[in-house]
Amino acid sequence: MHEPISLATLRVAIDPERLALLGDDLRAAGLRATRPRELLYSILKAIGGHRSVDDLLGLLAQVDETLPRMSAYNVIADLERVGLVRRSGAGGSRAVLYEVKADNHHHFVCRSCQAVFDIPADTPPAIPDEHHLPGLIEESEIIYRGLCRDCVAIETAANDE
Amino acid sequence: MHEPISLATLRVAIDPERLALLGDDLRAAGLRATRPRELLYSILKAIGGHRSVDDLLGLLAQVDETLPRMSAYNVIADLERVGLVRRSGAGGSRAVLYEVKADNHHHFVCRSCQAVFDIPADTPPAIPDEHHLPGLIEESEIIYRGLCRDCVAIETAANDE
DNA sequence: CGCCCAGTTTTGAGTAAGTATAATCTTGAG
DNA sequence: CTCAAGATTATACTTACTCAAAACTGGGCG
Repeated sequence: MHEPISLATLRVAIDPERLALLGDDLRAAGLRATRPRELLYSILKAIGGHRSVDDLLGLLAQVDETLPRMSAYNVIADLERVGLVRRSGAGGSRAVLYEVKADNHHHFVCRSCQAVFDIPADTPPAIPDEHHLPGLIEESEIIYRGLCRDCVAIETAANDE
Repeated sequence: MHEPISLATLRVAIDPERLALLGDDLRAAGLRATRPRELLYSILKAIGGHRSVDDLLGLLAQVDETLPRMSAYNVIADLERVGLVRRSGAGGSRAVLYEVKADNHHHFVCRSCQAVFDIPADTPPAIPDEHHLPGLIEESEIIYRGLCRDCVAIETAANDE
C-alpha cells in the first residue's frame, strides 16, 4: 500500500545539520527543539505523504533511531497542536494518518486499498450558507472517493475470470 | 459528544413491521434479510448521524437486542459493500463511523470534540483535471474543519479566565 | 558557566476497536 | 427433505492508542 522509502532518503532525514535547521522551525512554532521532535518532523517532511505514527517509527528504526511509541504520540500531538502537522482527515485506514501542513490540496481515497493521494487544489471549496454552519470553519478540503488505478485493474481482472 | 437517544426512538427502530419493511430494502440490495442486518440497518437509519459499530450495539442493548460484536462488524461490512451504508470519512474519532447513504451532503468536523455535523450540499465539489486523477472517482464530499459552537464557547471561556 | 525547573521524554501497564479462524446455525433451491 | 452456500457466533488475538508517574533535559537566569 506504500511505495518503499529508500535508505538514502532516510539517512538524509536524520542528518544533524538538517535536524538543526528544523529545530529552528520548532522553536519558531513555540516548541522546545528536542531530538524526538526533530526526528519525527524531519522524517515526515522528508518522505511526504500520509503516514501513521507507527510508519514513522518503523522508518526511523531502519536508520537506528528508535523511539518509544509513547514519545512519538506525544510529539505528533505537539506538532499538530502548533500547526506544523495536520491529521489527514481522509480516514479509511485504521490508524490515524498525519501529513506536514503545506499548501492546500485535496485528497483522493481508494475505497478498496485505502491509499490516499493528493490532488492539487486549483480552487478552494465553496463556503456554505452562514446559517447552516455549526461553528467556525478553519480549513476545508474536498475528499474524492473511488478506486485507484491499481484497484480498478484488480476488479476488472476479477470480473473477467 | 452525542446527544442521548430516547428509548422511544429505539423501540420504534426495532418494531417488527418496520424491520420487515427494511428487510425488503436488504433483499433489493442483494442481501438476505436476516435479523442482525435488519436490526443494525434499522437503528442506524432511525437515529441518523455518524455512529461506530459499538454505538449501535450499545443502543440495541438498551432495548434488549444484544448481538455479538463480530456479527455487527460482518453486517456493517455487508451493508457497506452493497451501498446501503457508507463509512464516514470525517475521521477524527478513534472508531470508524458509519452513516446511512442518503442524498449528498458535506461534513463539518470539530477539531476539538471531534463531533461531525452534516452540511446540506447545494453544489457538488468541482472535479479536478483528468490527468491529476489517480483513479476513478465514485463520489466526493467537502470536509470543513474548525471549532463547533460549543467548543468556541469553551475556548473563549478558557482565554478569559 | 552552571543551576534549575517547567516542559519533555520515557517506562510500563492498560483499554478500545478491529481482525482471524473456525465451528455452528439457517435458508431456500432442487 | 436435503444439502451446500450463506450467515452468524465463539474464542482468541492484534493493533493503535491512552494513562499515570517517574526520569530526564533545553534553555532562561543569575
